[in-house]
Amino acid sequence: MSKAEKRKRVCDIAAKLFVERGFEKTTTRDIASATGMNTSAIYYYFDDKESILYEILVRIMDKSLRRMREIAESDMDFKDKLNAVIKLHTEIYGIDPDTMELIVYNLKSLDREHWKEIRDKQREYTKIVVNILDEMQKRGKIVPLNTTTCTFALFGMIQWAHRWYNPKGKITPDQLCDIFTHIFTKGTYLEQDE
Amino acid sequence: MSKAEKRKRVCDIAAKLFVERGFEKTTTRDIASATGMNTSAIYYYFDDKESILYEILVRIMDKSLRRMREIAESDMDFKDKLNAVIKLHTEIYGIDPDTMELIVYNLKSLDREHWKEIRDKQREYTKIVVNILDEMQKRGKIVPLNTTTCTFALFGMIQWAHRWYNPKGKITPDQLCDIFTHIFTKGTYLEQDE
Amino acid sequence: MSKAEKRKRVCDIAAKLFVERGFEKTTTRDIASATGMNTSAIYYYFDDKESILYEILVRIMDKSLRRMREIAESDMDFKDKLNAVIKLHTEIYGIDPDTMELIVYNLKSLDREHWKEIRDKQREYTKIVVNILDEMQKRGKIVPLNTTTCTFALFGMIQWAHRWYNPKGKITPDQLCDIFTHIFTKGTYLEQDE
Amino acid sequence: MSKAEKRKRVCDIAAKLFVERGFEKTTTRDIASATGMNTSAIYYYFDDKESILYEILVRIMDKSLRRMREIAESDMDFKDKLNAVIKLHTEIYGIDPDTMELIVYNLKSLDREHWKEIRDKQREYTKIVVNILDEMQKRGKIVPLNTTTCTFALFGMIQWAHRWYNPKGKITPDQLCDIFTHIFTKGTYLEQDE
DNA sequence: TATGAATGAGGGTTCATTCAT
DNA sequence: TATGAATGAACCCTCATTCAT
Repeated sequence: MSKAEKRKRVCDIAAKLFVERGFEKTTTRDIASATGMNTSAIYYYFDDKESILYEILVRIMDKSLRRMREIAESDMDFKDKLNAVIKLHTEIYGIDPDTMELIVYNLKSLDREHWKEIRDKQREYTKIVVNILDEMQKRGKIVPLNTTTCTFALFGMIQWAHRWYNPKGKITPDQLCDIFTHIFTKGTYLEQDE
Repeated sequence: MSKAEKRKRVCDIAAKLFVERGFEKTTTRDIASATGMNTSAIYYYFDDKESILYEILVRIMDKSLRRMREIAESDMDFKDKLNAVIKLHTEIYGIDPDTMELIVYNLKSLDREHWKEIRDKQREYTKIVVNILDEMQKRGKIVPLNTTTCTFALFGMIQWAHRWYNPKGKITPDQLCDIFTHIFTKGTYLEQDE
Repeated sequence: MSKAEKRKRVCDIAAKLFVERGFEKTTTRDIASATGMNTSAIYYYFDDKESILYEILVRIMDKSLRRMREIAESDMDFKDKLNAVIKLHTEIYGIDPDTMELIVYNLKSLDREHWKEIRDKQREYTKIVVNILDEMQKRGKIVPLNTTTCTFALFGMIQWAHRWYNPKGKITPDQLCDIFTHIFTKGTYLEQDE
Repeated sequence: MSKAEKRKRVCDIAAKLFVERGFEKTTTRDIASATGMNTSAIYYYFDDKESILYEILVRIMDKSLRRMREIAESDMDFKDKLNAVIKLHTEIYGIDPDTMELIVYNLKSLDREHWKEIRDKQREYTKIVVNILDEMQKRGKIVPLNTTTCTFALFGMIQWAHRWYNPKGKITPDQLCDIFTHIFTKGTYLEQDE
């Protein structure tokens, strides 16, 4: 197994532990024993415990960003782009509880520099969505509300699912996505005339 | 200062620290020195560090529940109740970052029993909103989407603000509340006819 | 309740706790709460925790000594005195496990000075028995073995009962005493002729 | 030095401290500094402080049991076996004060499970002697007293020596053993005819 | 006579990390 | 590339004791 593969493996296993217990309560021994490695071996692959978390978060953000950029750069029309954005965010941050746990609850355990890097990636991720809403607003497709606020409202609505949504329950992931789309685009009121 | 007042004071100061660093990274010495007490004096007022967190969370949930119950039991019509719910949740969990940090990020640091107690209060809080939406649905006021999902969507949308919203920025708390209300009730799309 | 009575009461209750958990593991709070007193109130009656133990041990030794002196000063013949000694030691140190626990297992928790006082009382207690054996030896009643050794052998034999003897078992206290007497005086062998 | 040897060394040094001050008053820092180790290094070799005590007591009991079994399984006649028992117990528990201190005064500091294990070994040790006395009794060699009581009487008589006997005094270990043997088998009285 | 409040010293233990091999 | 051994700093918590009232 190459060094890169081994790092990946450690990250995957550590991620599980961080989700279960949180970064602070997960010890390097925990990680080592879960990977079957010697505790010191961890330090051959990583500088320290924090850098494992950092690598996990970089992977998450890089993947999120890549897929978000794909949407932005596609030739879909804006409505489809927005639908795709909702679908993507639901898939990555709403349905999979681990990803959200990792990126949200452990962020403050990062070193200053690492924290900034991740934050910048998150900002870029957000900006792409804001831009889409801006374009739609310019075209008169959506209400003239502050688009950054709308974007965060959308993200919040979706990603909170990681705490309550059960993929094996009566609402399928697709239905969940539809509900979010409905609420965000059309709201819940029936009588719009009032 | 009475014993109860002293406990309250310790809770307030500890809460600030828990928000800044998280429960796990806050030491009893931190709390003691921030309150100007001797470390062991903390143990005169509390059983252990966890019970400080517990008391903080109980206060938060009791206050949230009390205010939510007031709304439910008021003689407002349902639309006003929903507006009041959004206003309340925005005020407690959206605008004040500390409250949300405390209740969401530190929950798993509670003892099993304490955790259950807090979770039950959260469930009751949620149920009140679900009930309001159920009534509205029964009266044909809102779309026939799963009301529990709608409630969590609403909560998520609002409370995520604790991570991005700056009360001193260009959007006032009232405007923020209005935006959430608009999105949740009417959505962001302009052309509903399409 | 007079101060002396209160002290006595604290001693009695503390003694129970010292037996159960040992002096070191018994806290002043334990003692206070078992007596229904405030922890600081203990310090009105005693200088410190150690002085409670000291008072308990003084009471034990004074009672032991008084009764041992009564035997020595009585007008019984020596065989009867020896029998009385065995009976007394069995009663105080063999059958009642608490007394032995207190005096043997906690002795090293005493302050230097207190320890010496108690040790001196124990020496006097022992000396009385050695004297009786010396007299018997002089009169040709017992074998010419070192009488101090015999005394300690007797004490050890008897007092070890505190760890294994159950007064509610099939051997009555009187029978226990008889067995000790038999072994110490006549031994266990049947064929003395060999 | 191997890990096993290091453990042994820590046990030996800790044993001395436990004898001097008792288990409760001996700190892990005491043990560390007496061994020249860092306090946390102790925890590389042992789970906790209690497990050091446990290992010490296991060593004592295993050695005692092994030697006692050798006697039981030898082809000596019963009188010689009894003599050997007295000699063994005197050597291990009478003359060496440390062994007795450790096994008797610190037993209640063990965890429940560990305590049971040690107690079981002690019971087996005792049972071997009881069996020997039973056999002798069956053969009409000793008086028809309860053999368990006789065994404990013998043990108590011998092991109490750890508190008063000085091997450098005027009574040699061999003489001590002879006195115990004499008392236990023939008693101290000269006129058996009375 | 009694207590509520507080404290200082220390206790067992943990843990990220290092380093010689 | 990997590990056994070790460490230093800290952590949570306890406890005998004090003291103003």
